Amino acid sequence: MDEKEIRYAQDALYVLSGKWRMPVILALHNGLRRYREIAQSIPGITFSMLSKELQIMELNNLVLRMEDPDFPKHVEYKLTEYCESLYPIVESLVNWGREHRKVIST
Amino acid sequence: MDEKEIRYAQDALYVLSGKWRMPVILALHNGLRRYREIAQSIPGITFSMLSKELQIMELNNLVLRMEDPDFPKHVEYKLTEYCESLYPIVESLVNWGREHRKVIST
DNA sequence: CCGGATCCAACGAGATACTG
DNA sequence: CAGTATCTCGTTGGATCCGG
Repeated sequence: MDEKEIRYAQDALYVLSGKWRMPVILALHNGLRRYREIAQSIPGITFSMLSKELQIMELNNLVLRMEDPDFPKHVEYKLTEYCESLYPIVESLVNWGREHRKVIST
Repeated sequence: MDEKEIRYAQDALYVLSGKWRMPVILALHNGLRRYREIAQSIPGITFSMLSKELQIMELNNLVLRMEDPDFPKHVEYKLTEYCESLYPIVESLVNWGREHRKVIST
């Protein structure tokens, strides 16, 4: 491991970090597509926060935004396949975090 | 994946995030043990920052601090085996981050 | 030599009000 | 319905000074 690889790791961490990143990914992963639906499924999030999250995620190719040209206010979001390439990492984070709770609580 | 698992993942992210966490882990991984050595191997870090990092990491059982009772100011640090359980995650972060650079730069 | 304490700056998060 | 703009605030990161 060298300094360049550290920067790669930090880039990846940046993509996953932040208070709402994981909850938004979960909501989309669970099949929610509409803005309002997504917001309501995440306790505590505001429209403002969700708006910012989706913009950043779109820039990072994690999310696809699709607006129906015939019904201009009908918008749907979905995770990209690229975002799904994160799942193995997320899973290993979950497993490590579960064990970590036990270690810290002792 | 549910909300509880998201919290586990966020706990794990918390352990790995922050500007200096990964560089410090790397320095220790590379065999550096003395406070001054570690600080000098990480460009840009201050003693103050390193001090805080090591304290937090010790609390999370990532680092072991050993003070020689005969030479009170001779202190050595090393990663715990527990910290090494993070390596698979770090490696997958590095690999994903490397690919991500290519995706974003296009 | 190995830090702790204190104070300041930068950034991310949130509340609120407003728009097409 | 689906957002955006702005402002405030708390947290994290950093500089500097001080002490065992």
